[in-house]
Amino acid sequence: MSSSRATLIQVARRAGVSLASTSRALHGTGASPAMVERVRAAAAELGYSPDATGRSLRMKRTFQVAFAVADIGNPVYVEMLTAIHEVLAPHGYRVVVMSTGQTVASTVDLVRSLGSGFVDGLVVSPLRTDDTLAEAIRQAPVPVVVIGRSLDGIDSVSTDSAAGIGLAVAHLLEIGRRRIGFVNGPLDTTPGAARQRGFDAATAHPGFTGEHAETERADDFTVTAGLEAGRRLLARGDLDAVVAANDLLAIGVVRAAGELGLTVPGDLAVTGMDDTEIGQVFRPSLTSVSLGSAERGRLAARLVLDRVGDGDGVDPARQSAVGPHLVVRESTAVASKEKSAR
Amino acid sequence: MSSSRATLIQVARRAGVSLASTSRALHGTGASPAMVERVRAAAAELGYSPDATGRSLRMKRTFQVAFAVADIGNPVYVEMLTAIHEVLAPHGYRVVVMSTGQTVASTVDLVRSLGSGFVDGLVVSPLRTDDTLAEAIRQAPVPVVVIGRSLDGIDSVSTDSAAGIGLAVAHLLEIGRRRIGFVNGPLDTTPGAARQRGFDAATAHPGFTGEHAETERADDFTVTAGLEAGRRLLARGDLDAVVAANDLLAIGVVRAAGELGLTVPGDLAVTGMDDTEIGQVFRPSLTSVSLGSAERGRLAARLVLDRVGDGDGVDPARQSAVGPHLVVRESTAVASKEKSAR
DNA sequence: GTGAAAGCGCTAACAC
DNA sequence: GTGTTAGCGCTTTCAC
Repeated sequence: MSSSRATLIQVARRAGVSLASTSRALHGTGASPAMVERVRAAAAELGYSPDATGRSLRMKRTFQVAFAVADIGNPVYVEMLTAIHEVLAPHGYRVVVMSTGQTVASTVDLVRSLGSGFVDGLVVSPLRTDDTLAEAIRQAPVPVVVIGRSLDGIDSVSTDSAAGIGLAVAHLLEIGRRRIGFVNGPLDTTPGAARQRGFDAATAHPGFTGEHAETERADDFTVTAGLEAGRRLLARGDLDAVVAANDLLAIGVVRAAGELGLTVPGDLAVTGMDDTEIGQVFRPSLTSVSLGSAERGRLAARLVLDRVGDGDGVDPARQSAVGPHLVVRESTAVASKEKSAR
Repeated sequence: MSSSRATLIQVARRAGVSLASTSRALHGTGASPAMVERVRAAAAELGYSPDATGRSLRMKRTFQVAFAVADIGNPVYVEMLTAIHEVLAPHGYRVVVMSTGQTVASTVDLVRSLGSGFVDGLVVSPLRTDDTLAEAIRQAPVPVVVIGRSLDGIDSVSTDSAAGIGLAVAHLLEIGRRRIGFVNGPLDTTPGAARQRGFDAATAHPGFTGEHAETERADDFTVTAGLEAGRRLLARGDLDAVVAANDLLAIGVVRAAGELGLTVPGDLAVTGMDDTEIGQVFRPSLTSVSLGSAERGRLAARLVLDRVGDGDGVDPARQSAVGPHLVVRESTAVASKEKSAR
């Protein structure tokens, strides 16, 4: 650390011109070349760099955007954060990481805290949503973009994870599996509810050529919870495939299968969701439904960027969506039970 | 979004008291109970929330701390970020995520940009360091804590990854391995250089009971680079163990071994470093040297918190350290070549 | 094209 | 204990 920094007024004095001219010269707005030259020199000599706080107070813009999720350690959210940062940084925006907490109430608090004006906008991906949260977001003093679920009058980036589960079920039927289990996470979360709908729809559909379908619910979207739920599910019935609601649960299911001496994909085919790196690296590598985490992050960042720019409140809410797609890997490979060494 | 927010002056008018009293009442500093009551009511009616920018300008504190790394997607940095956030948030500090870029020059730019005063402090974990960066950090207008390498006159949290590699080598010798390879990342990075030193020291040490030791260098600390380096290393010689400079490289090495029909740990024992979740989930689960990523994040956050609090520049630089420790898992299990199903 | 001056919202002297 | 006032650093009218 060192002595306190130079201010604009000092640069002005040093250059022997007015404060206003100094500001203009530094911004290149309506100043003569001579003036610009003079001010630049003075600024350089003093090692001047503009104060973000003074600027923010005057302009009523912080050049900051918040990204809030329940668990920033989750690979899906990390991908979103990275993508958001990549979009915003080149536009001069900083990214502030915040936590929604686990409950709707804490998420509402987070949204209300935007009233303190420390960011120009928010990208949030709430695990749980209700009317109070939707209303809080509509009343928020800065633009908010929701990743996860489209809500009336709110900018959002959604994906169809129900259809994604449908993709997984269809794939399993296609490779000849008939007795399909589903390991879901908590039903009171947005993704949990959607994925359950997807599984129920896919297996109740007239086109469902399977013989059996049943669900087991894990306490959380983690490997450990998936292992436990997988044990319960596999103990109950004679299945030849399991759809898991995300990659971590899928890994848990593969483990549970291993405990029973079942091979994957030989005895049991397993699919995940989110197409995470951890699923790609896992052996057997996971067939997974990509929900385009990075892409959703990018889109959300662009939406919020449009709003914070200037013309805000004019355009109606925009609902954006990213389609799911299946990535087939070893965990549902149709080949023989003997996995080739590649 | 809605109408613009209430200011302190409006609360003051509403309560029929002065601006100063309003501020004091809201902060609970030297105001009568009656005053507090009155002001609170007025604030509530107006839905007042204090403006962070005005506050920051006046107090010369932003209540923000930056965390900067080259790649926020790296699991190690994610753990640090999570830990830092957990320490700072309860103290009312927000965390701003920034990028150091890949080069020393871009990191220096980042440090210089702190002159804009948008954060009260910085926690940075640079991949590469030199004197210009060290000097820039010493001159920085806000407290900086470095995670990774201790530098003169700079607060830092380091770990001894060289000793960590020593732990891995010792473990391999202990389980009877004698011909040991090392897959390192780029040597011009702080971790790459340290880990090479560690391997060279461990294998040159008089206590080294092995017969052979050789190094192959990967282009990057990733799975793909590890796969390629692993292929080169295994093609060259007859090894019974490989030490990898991090978990991702280790996964690449296990893959390369698989391609050659080598079993892990039967034919080849493999160790990683960083003790990441991905290494724990991988099959075979990775024996890994933990460098306490979360703990380093926590310590760094506490250091920066001490500095931003108040008394700054008084205390000398503090060098803090977290010791490495080995976590043994399947990839070096001594048992038979047949891996038990648990 | 340049300068003078107002004022963003807040806290902290300083008087009373 | 309360009120008055200055001023943090900046951008932007407004006059010239």
